[in-house]
Amino acid sequence: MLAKNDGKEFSNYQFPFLIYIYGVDNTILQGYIKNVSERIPDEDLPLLASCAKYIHVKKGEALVKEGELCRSFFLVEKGYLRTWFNKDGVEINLDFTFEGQFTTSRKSIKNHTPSEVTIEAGEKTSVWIFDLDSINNEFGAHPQIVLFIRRLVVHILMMSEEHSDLFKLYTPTERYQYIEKNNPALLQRISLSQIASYLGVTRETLSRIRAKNH
Amino acid sequence: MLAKNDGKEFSNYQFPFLIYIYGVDNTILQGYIKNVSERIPDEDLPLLASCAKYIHVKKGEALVKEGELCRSFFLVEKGYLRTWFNKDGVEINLDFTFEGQFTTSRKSIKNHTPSEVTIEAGEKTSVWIFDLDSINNEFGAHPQIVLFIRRLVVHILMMSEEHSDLFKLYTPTERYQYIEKNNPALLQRISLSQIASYLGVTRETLSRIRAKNH
DNA sequence: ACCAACCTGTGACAATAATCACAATCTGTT
DNA sequence: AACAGATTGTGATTATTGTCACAGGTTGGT
Repeated sequence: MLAKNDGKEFSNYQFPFLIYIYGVDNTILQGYIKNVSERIPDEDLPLLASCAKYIHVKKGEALVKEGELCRSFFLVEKGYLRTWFNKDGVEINLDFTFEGQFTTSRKSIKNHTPSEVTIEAGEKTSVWIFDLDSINNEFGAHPQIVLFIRRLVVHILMMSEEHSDLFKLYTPTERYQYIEKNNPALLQRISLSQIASYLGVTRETLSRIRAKNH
Repeated sequence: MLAKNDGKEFSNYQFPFLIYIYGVDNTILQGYIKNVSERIPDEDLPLLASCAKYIHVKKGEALVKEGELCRSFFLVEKGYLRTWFNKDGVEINLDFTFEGQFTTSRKSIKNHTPSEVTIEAGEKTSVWIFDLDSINNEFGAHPQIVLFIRRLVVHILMMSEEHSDLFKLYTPTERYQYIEKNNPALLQRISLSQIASYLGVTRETLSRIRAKNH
């Protein structure tokens, strides 16, 4: 049975490290859902919010592991998630997901293939999980939910394009300046070493870029 | 009025260089549409195919220009389309779209903003155009079409992710080898100079990568 | 066949980034 | 306050890529 987020039911969700929160403020969640698309009618928001399960994840614990199938979308309520790829034993950061943002293992969820990436908590993190299988079981008949999931996929893919363009069009220094301007919170919350691979440079190079930028 | 592709009607589509073809073989088009998603029912294919207008584009002519709004999806029947970004006066190739593949200006069509990219024919090219405004006017009531367009957006975005990953994870040499293995047709049909910016290197560097690879 | 325009290969050199090594600084705990 | 462990800054050196210049080859049109 799926938690209804009304404080009256438990979830039997499989992760071993879940901590269930009662009476969480749902209006914030509904606002985050609304951000996915202006075109979601306000009257659908309570139903969509009820699809999500709220969990706590400790720093370093994974929501998706490399090689495992991913069937969920994750919405960060507090803290942040770090998505990384294992290249020859080295972790390459592909994404940081902060409060109010959605993420998932895009290829895994689309193609039903093992995830190539790991998604883990970068600090103590609270997450809303939209699990496709649970939703299908419980809410399969609701067209609003099916439509929301489609919009969510497009939303997440468009967001990730933004970061991709950085690599195709800009030099490492220009990438840093772009983040400085458009996502300064990232620079404040993530360590230089972690940001380096996210920008496609070594930590030494990023340190020097930062030094030249005053 | 929209051409019905049955050879009985003309389109008044606005591009000045259109050549209308009558009695084009629709089964190939339907096959391309089916490639977007296995889940499209076969009985919907004739309707979806009827949304498309068939045009010819001469080499170098643009279907989407930087600064213009893009409201269409393009499916290449023959030839290829080249999508490029103007960086400080230099053309950076972002995408090559070959027979059976779809493309569009993703950000423009999603956000209703001027296109940042230009999409033009790399050689004499035949294209099926799915124009959103025409489709809305003529077929707005058909839920199969609305669903197809959503699937098409996801399909195109997922394809473009493939190319983005090249930049985030691999060196220029590794990118070349990836293309060699996974898209050898591209290397045969596109000139070295054009491929260079697509791989994020200068033409001299790509020439040397190719030389070392035998 | 000829020519002009374009494309490709390659050398010399400059600029940029990676690698290695280590010092300095920061952080959290006791 | 003192310490250990992690993070960051920086110099020296190497490797990679870009820039500039030009030679040779290819292509398409008359």
